[in-house]
Amino acid sequence: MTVALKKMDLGDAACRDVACCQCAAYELSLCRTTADAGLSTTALDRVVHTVPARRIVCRSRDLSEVVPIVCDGWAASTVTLSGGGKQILSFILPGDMVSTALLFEAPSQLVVEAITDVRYRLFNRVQLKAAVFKNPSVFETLSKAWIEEKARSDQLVVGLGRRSADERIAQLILGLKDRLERRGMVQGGKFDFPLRQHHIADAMGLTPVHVSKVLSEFRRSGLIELSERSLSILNLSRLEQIASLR
Amino acid sequence: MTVALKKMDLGDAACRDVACCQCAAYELSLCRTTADAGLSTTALDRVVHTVPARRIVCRSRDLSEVVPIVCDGWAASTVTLSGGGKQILSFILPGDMVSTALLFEAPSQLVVEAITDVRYRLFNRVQLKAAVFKNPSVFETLSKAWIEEKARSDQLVVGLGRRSADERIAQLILGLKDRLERRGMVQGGKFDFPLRQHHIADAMGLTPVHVSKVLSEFRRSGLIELSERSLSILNLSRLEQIASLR
DNA sequence: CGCAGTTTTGATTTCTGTCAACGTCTGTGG
DNA sequence: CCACAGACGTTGACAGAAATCAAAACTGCG
Repeated sequence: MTVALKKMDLGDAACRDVACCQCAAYELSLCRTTADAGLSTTALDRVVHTVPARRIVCRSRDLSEVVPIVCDGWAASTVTLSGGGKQILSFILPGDMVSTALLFEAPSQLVVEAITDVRYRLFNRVQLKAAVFKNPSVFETLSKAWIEEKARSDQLVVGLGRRSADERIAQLILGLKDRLERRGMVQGGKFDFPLRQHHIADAMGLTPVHVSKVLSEFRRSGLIELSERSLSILNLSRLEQIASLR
Repeated sequence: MTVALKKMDLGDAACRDVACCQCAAYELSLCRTTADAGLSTTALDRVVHTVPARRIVCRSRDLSEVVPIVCDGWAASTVTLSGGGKQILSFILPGDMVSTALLFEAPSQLVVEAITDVRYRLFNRVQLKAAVFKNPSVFETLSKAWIEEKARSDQLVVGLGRRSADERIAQLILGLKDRLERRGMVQGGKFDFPLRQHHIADAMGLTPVHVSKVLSEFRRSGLIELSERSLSILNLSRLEQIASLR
């Protein structure tokens, strides 16, 4: 159970609003800003949906009229190849929209999978889009999210194209730490880390077997401690060195 | 010299306008739409800049106030690693903006390199942004470009993460053919192909040596013909099969 | 011509994938 | 409470794809 959730143990209705606004505030602020724009009175976005870990949150075809934003939990947007291979395009943390591009068009081949139990809200796309176009602050917020999404995606490309397994995994860990830090979900280099090794593998273009070997090596050399779905960075500078070395 | 250029052998001023509007029309239409929005009277965007092949078009720090759009020629947006490695994030074809995200913020580490001689225009970012926000049709145009950019980027991630060298290269060829086709720059499966093997390598996360081997294999099996910077697809269905197989 | 940037080719190495076995943990149901 | 199944993680032997190293031929161009 994440830090964000603990803060939100209030009444039910309040909880939902706080959940939404608080998470969103970390990165996107879309809920709050849409609320300002008078949109949060719709039936759609008042409902918090839940999906248990390892199940599918939504597929591209569900996204023709609706945009999901995760309130709590981790998810991954994935593409599955005909041959059984899978690639994770991005991890979705609390407050994240699956992809800013969703505002305009449902992507062709995309499945969002829950990593932990996930709570999310659905927003009406047409309304959200209208709000973006009408309200400069929403527009600004959205474009920020877009830029960050783009930057992460570019970094992933560089990682997959030009970096070794060690470097990729070190970068992934540091990248997630960064994003969680901005949400206040890291304390003293330690944070919830619900990813299975196959998630890491699917995100970094590796096999679970090899991920296991790299993580073991990281542990053996005292870089990280990872157990019970919780990760501590023991030697930050060394890890950063590995992540960007070369 | 590209097909698009041939169409444009008119007077100088006319040429520039046609160049801009025509190229942009293929994918972005930004020139035309900004013209509609009364923006093309600025000093900035009347000038067509040129850069010879293999030289740098611009770096991220040049992009704080200005957004380049390529009128003619091929370029690549690249990231260079500390260790000398290089990754091409995308190829920029005539009519393309370097990246739609440029409208909002200059990326941190980015260099745009000319592959062929390149002609481009600079647009004032603030004005362009204002136009986007004010004019629904510009907005629509931009979001289309953004979605396509995102889709290509996602596909690249999948390719780098989960596909073999053959598959990647086949996909690259087909993807470029697609984009050129929409610009009317393909005739009977044949088109200008100014990429050096090291460009392919840097885009697909491979070494030039290995690219050479794969291309040789493609030629040997009668899939493509590639010489004098011109590529013919001889066996389209087979190539498509390789590109998406697995 | 000569030179710098390409492309090709072959030998060898390195990284990562594949296969397989085994151990752990968790939850489920008898 | 125990047996069991399924997901997950670890480890080792081996294979294969692509990188690296090196040398040589080709290309275009000043």
